[in-house]
Amino acid sequence: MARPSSFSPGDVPVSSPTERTEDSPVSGAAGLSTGEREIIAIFVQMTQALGAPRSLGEIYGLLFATPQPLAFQDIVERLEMSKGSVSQGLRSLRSIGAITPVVVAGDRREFFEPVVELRLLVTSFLRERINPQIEAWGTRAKGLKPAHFNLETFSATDRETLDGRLAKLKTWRKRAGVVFPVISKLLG
Amino acid sequence: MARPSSFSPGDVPVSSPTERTEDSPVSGAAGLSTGEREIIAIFVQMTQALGAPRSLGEIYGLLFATPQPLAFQDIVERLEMSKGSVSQGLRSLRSIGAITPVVVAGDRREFFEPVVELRLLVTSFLRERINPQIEAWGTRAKGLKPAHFNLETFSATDRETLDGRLAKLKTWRKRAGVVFPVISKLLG
DNA sequence: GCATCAGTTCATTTTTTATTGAACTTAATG
DNA sequence: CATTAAGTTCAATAAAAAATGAACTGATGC
Repeated sequence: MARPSSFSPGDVPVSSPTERTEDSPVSGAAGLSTGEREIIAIFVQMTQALGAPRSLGEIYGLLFATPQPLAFQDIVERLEMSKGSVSQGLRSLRSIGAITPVVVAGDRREFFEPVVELRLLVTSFLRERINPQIEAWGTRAKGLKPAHFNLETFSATDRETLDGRLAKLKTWRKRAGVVFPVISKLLG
Repeated sequence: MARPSSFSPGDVPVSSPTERTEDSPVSGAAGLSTGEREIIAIFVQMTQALGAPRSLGEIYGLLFATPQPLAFQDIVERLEMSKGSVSQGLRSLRSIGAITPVVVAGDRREFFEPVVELRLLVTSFLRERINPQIEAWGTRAKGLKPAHFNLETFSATDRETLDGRLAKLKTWRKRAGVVFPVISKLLG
């Protein structure tokens, strides 16, 4: 019943946190406390809002709600999620800098801790996810020439409007470069 | 062949911008110029990155690429998109403040123009889409109590870690309130 | 008051995206 | 070196989202 595999790294004993029930309904998933479930729900809501798969929110939420670092297998069991999803979820979270691997001496497995500093989270998210988009976008915008439009159908005013818009499109990228560092600083 | 319905409001004549081909391959969609297609592609890429449906990007892109305001039916025809999608797309774009309706005297239809000021775009996006999320999130976080966790399984250190994290979760919302106005200001 | 135009709604279908699970590394262990 | 444990990969499936289109609403004009 109690998971035999470790839940916390090293030598921490702990009576399996899986077997309490009185303060939590424990409906769908595994034996999560109400607190754990609520934290997970918060992060699921966030990832959904960001257009990311809910599994990311669940994994990050569980890590956030758990003071001890967790190993791959712990996550699979507590969230009752497939190994495949957990594997991919952990990779994504790592790639956006939302979690950090923790090495535990004498344990083969890899453990994970959430990054809980808002500044770090946001900064690496901007760098890893948003910036590449903006770069790609800037490149495309740079290639735009009025000649690519059917200018013969344009009035003089139309032409001015178009020029103005193309110019705007090209400056947007620079602005991002100004704003991002400030955001990071403000969250520090 | 040439769409009979108006393309631009009022009295603007213009030889139908639908019938040129020499400078654009014109593959899948309607008779869009390369410039139009490229601008649309840029905005589609952006909306996808934001997790929004591509139809939003297409509609906004077309409006952005067109100096004259466009009416519902114009959009349906030029993008070869269903009325349903255009209707819902326009509603979403309006709700996030990305387009503005333009009234044309003597024309029953509603015309639309893109909002091209980055500051306005971002500000209303933050206000309409992000802020509500953050509010909801703050409310949930406020309800979290250590009592909702299985404290009996926690060491003293675990307990401190948890307290710290819950505290952090609760402050995140306030930080957003600080950062958002600054972003707006910086983009002005 | 009947027909048409302008647009919305929403059930259905299509498309996309996420999740699963079984087969497969790779590394440690006896 | 065979065995097991830890984790990854990826084709197949399930689930979610978006697009379609037909039926509808509500003006306008005739």
